[in-house]
Amino acid sequence: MTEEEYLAAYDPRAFPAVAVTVDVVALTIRDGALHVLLVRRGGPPFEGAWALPGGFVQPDEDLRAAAARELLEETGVTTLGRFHLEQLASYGAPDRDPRMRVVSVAHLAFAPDLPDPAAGSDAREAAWVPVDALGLPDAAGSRDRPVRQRPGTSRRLAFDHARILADGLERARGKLEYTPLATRFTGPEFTIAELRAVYEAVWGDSLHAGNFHRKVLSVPGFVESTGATTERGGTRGGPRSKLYRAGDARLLHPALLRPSREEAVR
Amino acid sequence: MTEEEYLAAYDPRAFPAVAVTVDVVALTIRDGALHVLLVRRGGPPFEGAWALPGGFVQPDEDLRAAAARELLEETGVTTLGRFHLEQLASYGAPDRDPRMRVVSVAHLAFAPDLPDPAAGSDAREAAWVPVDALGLPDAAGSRDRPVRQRPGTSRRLAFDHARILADGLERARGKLEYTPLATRFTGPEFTIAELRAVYEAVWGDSLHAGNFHRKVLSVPGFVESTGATTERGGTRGGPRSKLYRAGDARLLHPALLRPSREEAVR
DNA sequence: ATAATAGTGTCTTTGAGACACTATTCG
DNA sequence: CGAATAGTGTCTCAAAGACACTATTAT
Repeated sequence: MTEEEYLAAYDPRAFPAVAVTVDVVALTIRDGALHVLLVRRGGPPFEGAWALPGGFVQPDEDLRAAAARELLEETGVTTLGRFHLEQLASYGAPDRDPRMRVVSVAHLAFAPDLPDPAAGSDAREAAWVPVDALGLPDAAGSRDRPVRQRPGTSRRLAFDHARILADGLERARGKLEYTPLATRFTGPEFTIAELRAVYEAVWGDSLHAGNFHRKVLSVPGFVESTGATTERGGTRGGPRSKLYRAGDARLLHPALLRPSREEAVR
Repeated sequence: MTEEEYLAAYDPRAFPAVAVTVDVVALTIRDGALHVLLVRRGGPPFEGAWALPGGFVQPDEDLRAAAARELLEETGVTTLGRFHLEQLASYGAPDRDPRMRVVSVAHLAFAPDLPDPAAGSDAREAAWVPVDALGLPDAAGSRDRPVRQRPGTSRRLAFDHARILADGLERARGKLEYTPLATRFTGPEFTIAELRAVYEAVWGDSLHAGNFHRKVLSVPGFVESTGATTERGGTRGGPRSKLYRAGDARLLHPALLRPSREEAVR
């Protein structure tokens, strides 16, 4: 690339047509299982397949704003509220979209448990789908639970969205280790057991309740007590739990490390 | 309409004109100090300012391939060899380039100590510049050392490259904690002291030589002995060091954590 | 000789995890 | 009552870091 070519940039049409989109890996926890927000494709390519919500970045629209717009549109929520939204990575293999060159800037979102998205005006069907039902390669969470496929659900995600989802899951697992973002999956007040359920759903591993409890309370700024307790004990018995809200820590120190990842080291 | 008909009828120009570029934060260690590869801009905007090497993604070119091409062009090296190259993040603020909408997919590279880049055929001046000389906000490495500004060097990087560089530095600091990538800054064989110098340059902190030594050898797969030793001791005395090469670990377990980041937690 | 460095030994403190145990609440 | 759960106590082991020390080499 010579300087002259670079200066020719004044003419936007001098460059190969590239479309820039955002895609969102939005995760939530339902009934103790990790779910991802998907939309059913209404036209080719990959007609009828599930895909991550996403779309073109509009002129004068920031990448994050575009991702937030897509996320809110498909969830039917009006503001980001307690959502967590961060950039994940960009995907630009030349053949990833058969129509044209598309570079997608993927984002990762954590959402509290939400009602099912209403079928929007854009006629796109959106749904929270259990991650385990998608049969991802290397999905750590799919070891224990049996994979239940929803009727009419093709397991193959459109485009390279299976890879994007896998990358998002891995990022999410890591983020829970050293940030307090697990609290973004819960309501504003939560019990330690609810927080533990978040970790177990995302990591796909069961954790020792007692040690987890002590560990969470020992990390400065992770959670702070509200002073209140739940109205009732658990559905199968047990004392009422104390309630907590997110503290002011942005990083967990020391971190909550996932159980033995020895096998992932080499 | 069949899939083929649909694709044939598809008009790529229906989308807003966006240019996609790659920029590279290439880091190396020279004389114990962290350096970044920069190019001097030869025309407006930001004429005469330093910028990260980068350029447009070519048709049918993968994002990583584009970043590798830019990296090799400006370093004057022919193959990636022992370079480390990973995607960093994408930057797409609507006004980040005054000419048009540009989304840049930034990459992060670690390089061993290389000769100065020859002024290439493209007449762009490229140089390894000490990171401390750039006066970045929140540059952890700039606390101890005095900032020496090179003659004729504007400290302000072009576009949003200061932010990209800052993000790259933070990523690099974190990567050294839990991956063996520090070895990518050295030659194929290195001493523990050389490895420690890498950590000290990137983290901008001095480490305890004895504890570092024991820690590195205790992490499985981080380094493996070559059996050889250096020909001479250090320039100011001391015994000869044993030589090591990179081991087969992809993650360090347990990790080498940076000294007390308590202040960064809230 | 002096100073600097490579590498090792040892002690203290922190934290992770296993296990046990009590108190509370639901069915 | 019996089972499940919240929360705490305690013990063991791994690891981080401070400090000390020896051996080796350059000047």
